[in-house]
Amino acid sequence: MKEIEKNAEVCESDVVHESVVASVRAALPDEDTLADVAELFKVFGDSTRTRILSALFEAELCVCDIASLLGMTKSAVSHQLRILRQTKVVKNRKQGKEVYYSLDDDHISRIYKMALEHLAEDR
Amino acid sequence: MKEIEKNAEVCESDVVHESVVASVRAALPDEDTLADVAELFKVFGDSTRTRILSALFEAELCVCDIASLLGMTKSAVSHQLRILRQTKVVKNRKQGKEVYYSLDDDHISRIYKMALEHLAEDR
DNA sequence: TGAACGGTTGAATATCTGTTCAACTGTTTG
DNA sequence: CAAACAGTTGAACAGATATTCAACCGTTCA
Repeated sequence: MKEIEKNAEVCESDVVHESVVASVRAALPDEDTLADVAELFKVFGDSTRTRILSALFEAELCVCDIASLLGMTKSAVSHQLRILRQTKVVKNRKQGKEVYYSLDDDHISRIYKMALEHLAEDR
Repeated sequence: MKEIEKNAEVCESDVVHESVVASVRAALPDEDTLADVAELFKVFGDSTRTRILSALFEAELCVCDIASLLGMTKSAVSHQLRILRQTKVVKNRKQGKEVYYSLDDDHISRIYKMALEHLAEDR
């Protein structure tokens, strides 16, 4: 181990299974789509946001309701709601001083519920 | 604004919609389940991992193949594969010097594909 | 008009997370 | 056996991210 071991960035491609890799590469969705998938899942990948979402499955709620429900500050909740708003997962409606939030997208709800069912089966 | 504004941790609960909040609270899945949902989605919430997964949709691959496919070091790929292994998303099989990875769970595959379709519709 | 309240926002902080680097294990093969 | 290679691992580093804090905006209502 006296020599500096230079970890080549890519595998020296003699050994790789060329033909398989080539066909897989052709079948891969484009980078943008995959980045979007990751982006979408990242939104669900935080327990504060999953808690907010499962609350909104039940009813339309104002920020104060959610904060009280989760035992968090309105500020923290508002920050997370902004993320959910930007990714079009929730929508809001202003009435007087209060802002009411609800789920925006049925698709996303279905994906989310599917995961819940998946985990329920494992128990 | 001379007084120190103390942002109460929880909303002063006179204003909250008591009955709605109560019924929502009763309907919420327990904390552990929600944490697991977040955990599951977090795994998909990284584009390196989504790229690995969509590759494994097509074929069983060794680490070197994947590294070459993604243009990344074997080390980086291996670290991500460890996460996917620990969460039971992929399984591996050792043959000689090589370690072959494939998808472990059909459920998870379905959730993932659903998201891909969801995004495809938006385009 | 101004106090009170619901909600938002930006900056600061602490924590988490992905990649790199270097070293190491285990298997094959000359 | 020793070199070569596939793959793993832990520490270190850099970038991302969630929460807090303090200030602010807009609406209501006394």
